[in-house]
Amino acid sequence: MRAAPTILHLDMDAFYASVEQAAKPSLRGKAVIVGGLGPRGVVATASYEARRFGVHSAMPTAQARRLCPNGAYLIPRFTLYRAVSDLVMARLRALSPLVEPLSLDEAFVDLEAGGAAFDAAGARVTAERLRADIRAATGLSASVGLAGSKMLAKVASEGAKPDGLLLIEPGTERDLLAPMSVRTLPGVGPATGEHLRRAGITTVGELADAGEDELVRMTGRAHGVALYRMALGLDDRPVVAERDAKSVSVEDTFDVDLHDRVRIRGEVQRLAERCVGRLRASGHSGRTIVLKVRRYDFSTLTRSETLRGPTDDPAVVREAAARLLEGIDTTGGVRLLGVGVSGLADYTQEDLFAQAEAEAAARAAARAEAEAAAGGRDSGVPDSAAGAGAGARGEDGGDGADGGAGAPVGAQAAAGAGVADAPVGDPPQERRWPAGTDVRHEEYGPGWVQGSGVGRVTVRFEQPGSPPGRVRTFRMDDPDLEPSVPLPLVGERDGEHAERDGEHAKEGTAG
DNA sequence: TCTGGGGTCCTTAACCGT
DNA sequence: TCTGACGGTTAAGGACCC
Repeated sequence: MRAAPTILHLDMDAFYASVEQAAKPSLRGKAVIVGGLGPRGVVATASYEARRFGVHSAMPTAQARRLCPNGAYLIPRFTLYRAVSDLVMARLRALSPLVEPLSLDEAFVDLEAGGAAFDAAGARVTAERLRADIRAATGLSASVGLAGSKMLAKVASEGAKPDGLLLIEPGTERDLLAPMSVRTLPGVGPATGEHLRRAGITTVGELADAGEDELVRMTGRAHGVALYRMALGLDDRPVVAERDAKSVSVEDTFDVDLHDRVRIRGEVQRLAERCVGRLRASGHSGRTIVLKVRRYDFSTLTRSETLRGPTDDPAVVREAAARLLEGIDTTGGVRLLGVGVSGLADYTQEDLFAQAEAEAAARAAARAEAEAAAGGRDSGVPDSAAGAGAGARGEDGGDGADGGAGAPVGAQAAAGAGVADAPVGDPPQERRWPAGTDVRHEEYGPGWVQGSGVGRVTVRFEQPGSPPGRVRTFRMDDPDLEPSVPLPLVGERDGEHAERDGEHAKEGTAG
């Protein structure tokens, strides 16, 4: 019994970079790199033009700049990507109720469940129409894989890129997979790949020949079984529409390692606040607080603490995070800090009151107990620390705040600011203009920041529907220049029909 | 100028209770 | 009462994904 190829995997091509190219006409056909622009940034997405220089995602931005010095380097604008993603996902949901988003730019769709296709021919027609639809609604190209299972559909869309469609006919999958690298299988990353390679296994065919027992022995129970099944092309995981979040976390990598313990504590408090903000926004509370510390040498520690019940009280999370930090040695410096909450529960108002009370009571009890037991237990607490001469070298400026990814431009500003002991009396605020920021000029209209430095900011005046625009330079404090919100990729005029009803627009522009 | 940020899942070990 | 098997929970770390 073999399944019809009605599982669809959709993958938007070089998504973030393509959105930026659509939004900024002068970048079309050019190398565009979206990612962190700070000294420790990495590439999130590179346009196909940039990939030709060897630039790829997860590569340090500094290295990308060496390979592709003339590329356009932009910070990610998640609000815009999410808006575009919503348009795409809406198209998918019009095909079937069973849509499983994997990220902003990827999703599985069970076409059969939605009655959108029951066989290979139908699936092809539906998929081509979908691609045309997405292009009409967003101006972007998508690649689609069709197969009888999720795993194969994903392999197919990978093979279809860019801007293509690939259907794996039932019955051909084993032969198709056999010569492929083990790394093409989802779940086989650098570590497992290397592990297998040392055992002489580099292709999927060799994986299948190794046998289940051998793979389990090499990679562990769960992984081994899954690997063996995938190697045979077997995968019966269903497409699941809603999956609830299991954890919420925030983390920051600092441009310069943090040494000052006071500063570190302060950052942890900030992160805890941000984390709770997210937690609440998602309508959850959580029971386990996790602190993450990446040290100067990239070694990563996590410490966690499970409360008696779920909370979404910032004070509770802050205190837990602070306690966890006290158990960690940060001498040598810290490059990243993170705070997370897991063990999520649905948020309800009553719970919160009860929870806050219970928590307060528990803390009071714990304190009382500790006091009673005074002197006893742990001698290990290094509350000395002072010896390190923290005061000596005043943590030179440094600051992080590379304009935190999703935040609306400008909202940030205050964040880093600090000379170590800044007594919170804000310094005169300087506007920041990270590359890629949307702006509007009183006289010249909408544009985007191409670059800034030494008191100047360079803006290119163009927008999604326009021809490539002109560049002008202004003083950073030019009052006529202000940050603005992203404009829709497909303008009201030519896009509204595609936006409102799900009707497929005619132009294919099939390339 | 080495190596982001937000997740998921798995493994191992310790510990607790039955 | 001691011992062992076993399951559940917690904690820590790692691999992987986009």
